[in-house]
Amino acid sequence: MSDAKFGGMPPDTRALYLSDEALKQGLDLLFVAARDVAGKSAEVLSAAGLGRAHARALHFIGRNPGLSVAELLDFLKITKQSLNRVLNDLILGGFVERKTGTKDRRTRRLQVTQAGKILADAVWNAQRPMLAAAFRAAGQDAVNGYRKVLIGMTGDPERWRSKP
Amino acid sequence: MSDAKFGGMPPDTRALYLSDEALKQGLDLLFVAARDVAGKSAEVLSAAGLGRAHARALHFIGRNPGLSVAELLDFLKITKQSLNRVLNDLILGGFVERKTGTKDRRTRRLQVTQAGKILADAVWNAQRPMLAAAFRAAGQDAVNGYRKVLIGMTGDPERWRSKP
DNA sequence: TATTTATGTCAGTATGTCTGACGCAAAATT
DNA sequence: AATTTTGCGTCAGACATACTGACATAAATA
Repeated sequence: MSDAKFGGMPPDTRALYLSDEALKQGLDLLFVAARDVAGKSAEVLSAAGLGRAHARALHFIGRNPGLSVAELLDFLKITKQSLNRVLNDLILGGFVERKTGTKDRRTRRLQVTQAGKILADAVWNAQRPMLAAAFRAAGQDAVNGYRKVLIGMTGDPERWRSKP
Repeated sequence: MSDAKFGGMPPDTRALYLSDEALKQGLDLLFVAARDVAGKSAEVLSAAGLGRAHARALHFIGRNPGLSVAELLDFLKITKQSLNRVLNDLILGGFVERKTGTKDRRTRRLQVTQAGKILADAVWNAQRPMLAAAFRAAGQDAVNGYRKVLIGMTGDPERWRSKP
């Protein structure tokens, strides 16, 4: 009865790569990688008097110029009150611009300024080596697998991109 | 000169899967997956009056029965003061036990209690489907790639396990 | 014996997040 | 045209998580 513990599970759950241990290790890896890559950004931003929350917002605004506040909120999954404190810091610091939308004038379109781009690039330069080295060492096929698994967890990344 | 922007980079950086865009998308995926999987744990634990910090500690103690405080600190990468608040909450709640080590009586060996195991299992049951579905849908090869990439970012996961 | 190590604690602070309530302008609906 | 809804900003207060710095204790180690 070596497979008793798989009784209530879908048939191929007994595959080793779907065992609880394998899944939990996959979670550990995810946690540690996210922790470490966020840590890299903190090092750079603390010099500018900003924190990780600012890093995430700045990064995503940089990646989606002209996105709306609602789109940013949807990506970050925080409340607008939380975001606004972060956003105001970034705007006061001159890193982000908030412009009234043209099509729908209720919306605010966000984009990084020149200074914001420089800061975001500095953050990215601190993070990139970690990603790049891992991607390069693992190779294209492994990276495809990485993407496939994470997309399975999160859904299509295109969903998060701004639709201007 | 279509490859001007690759001038200062290692030779195969021009490979599409090593482009800045690909790396940044890899980062986005990592962030969103970590955010979502942590969110699952929060749903369960808030009912017990605990938060995400407790979830991480409980999870890792459960995975490494008898680990020392130092080992847990090394995994979580927080200060002992931060950890102690969390740990005391878990101990007060009856979810974790802290026992003086036998070999080195300065250390405290941590382990989950029966109630702690039940709680940790409840958290895991909330998180597992996300991981399991993604792993299953992606297939073994993709999961191997996922692991390979993340291990490249973080180092060998065995490093985090307790050594009793 | 003197020192170092592993841990726990007290006090104060910073950061990031939350809920709830309110206001406003623009768009959408009736 | 009047009304409702939407997208956003803000004030106020609160909680969770984490930090620094200082100090205490017991056990191991030199």
